[in-house]
Amino acid sequence: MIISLDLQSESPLYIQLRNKIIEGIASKQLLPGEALPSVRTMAADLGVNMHTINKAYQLLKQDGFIHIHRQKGVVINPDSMPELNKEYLKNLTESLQPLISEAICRGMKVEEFLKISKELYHQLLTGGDQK
Amino acid sequence: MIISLDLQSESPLYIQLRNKIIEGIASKQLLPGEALPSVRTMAADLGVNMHTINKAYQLLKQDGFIHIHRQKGVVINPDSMPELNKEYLKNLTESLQPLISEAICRGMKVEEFLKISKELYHQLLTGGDQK
DNA sequence: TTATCTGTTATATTGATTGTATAACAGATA
DNA sequence: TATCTGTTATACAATCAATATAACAGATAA
Repeated sequence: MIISLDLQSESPLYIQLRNKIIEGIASKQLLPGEALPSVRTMAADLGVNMHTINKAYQLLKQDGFIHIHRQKGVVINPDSMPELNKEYLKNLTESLQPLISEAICRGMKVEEFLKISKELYHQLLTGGDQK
Repeated sequence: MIISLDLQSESPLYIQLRNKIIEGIASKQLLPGEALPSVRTMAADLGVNMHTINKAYQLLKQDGFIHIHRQKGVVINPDSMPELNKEYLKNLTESLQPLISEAICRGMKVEEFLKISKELYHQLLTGGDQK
């Protein structure tokens, strides 16, 4: 899976990386049990510092998306994915709230918002069908 | 309209304020032409610095949500709201992408995601019907 | 006229976040 | 033994978030 970071983006590099990997899992470009590059390799590939990669990996580990073995390396969680628990749902709602509020202000109808979300959902599921 | 900020939140105060005002417009708690407190008054009300308020107002002005007259003060844009233009739609998509990706990973079906969005949309429209 | 209100601008300071740069460590493996 | 893992510790620079004062121009109300 090819990953690139946007150095011009306002969102931090380690957040971008976290999201790209989650996106990879969602689209099955990254499969359960699949190995990820070591922090040093990934850092070299992306042209950023090792600690930036480590920060992203720690976030993913904390939520249960990946497993980290001190010697074996990093793999996509082979057994399960994090749950749809209350904390996550609260977080999701709080993230959606400002997006939907602004959409309403700009005159977007609920059907239009749902259409965009639905299309995005299916698009992410297949991920453009790249390897 | 009552506004409160969360000092513990990871999102900046001026972003929180921006979002609260947009939420107020969406729910019609803030109406076109309605005046907002001056930067100093709002700062005193919320217990934060004047410049924090000013930063939020500048963002809102830049997008066209409010008008600022150097002497008259700040009012909700009486004539129109910002459009559903390409730039905004691109921005919306980029914001939704990581949320939907994570939802997919956690096993949320598209129907469930759309249901949450739809309910949130209508909930924000009425805003709990407070003044 | 004077005092007070508006947004605006400038400057300085503090603290946290982001990202980089090195270095070292323990354990497994080739 | 050399090399690879993740981990940890420091240090540093740049940026961001937020505060603290202060001053200004213009409008308005006393």
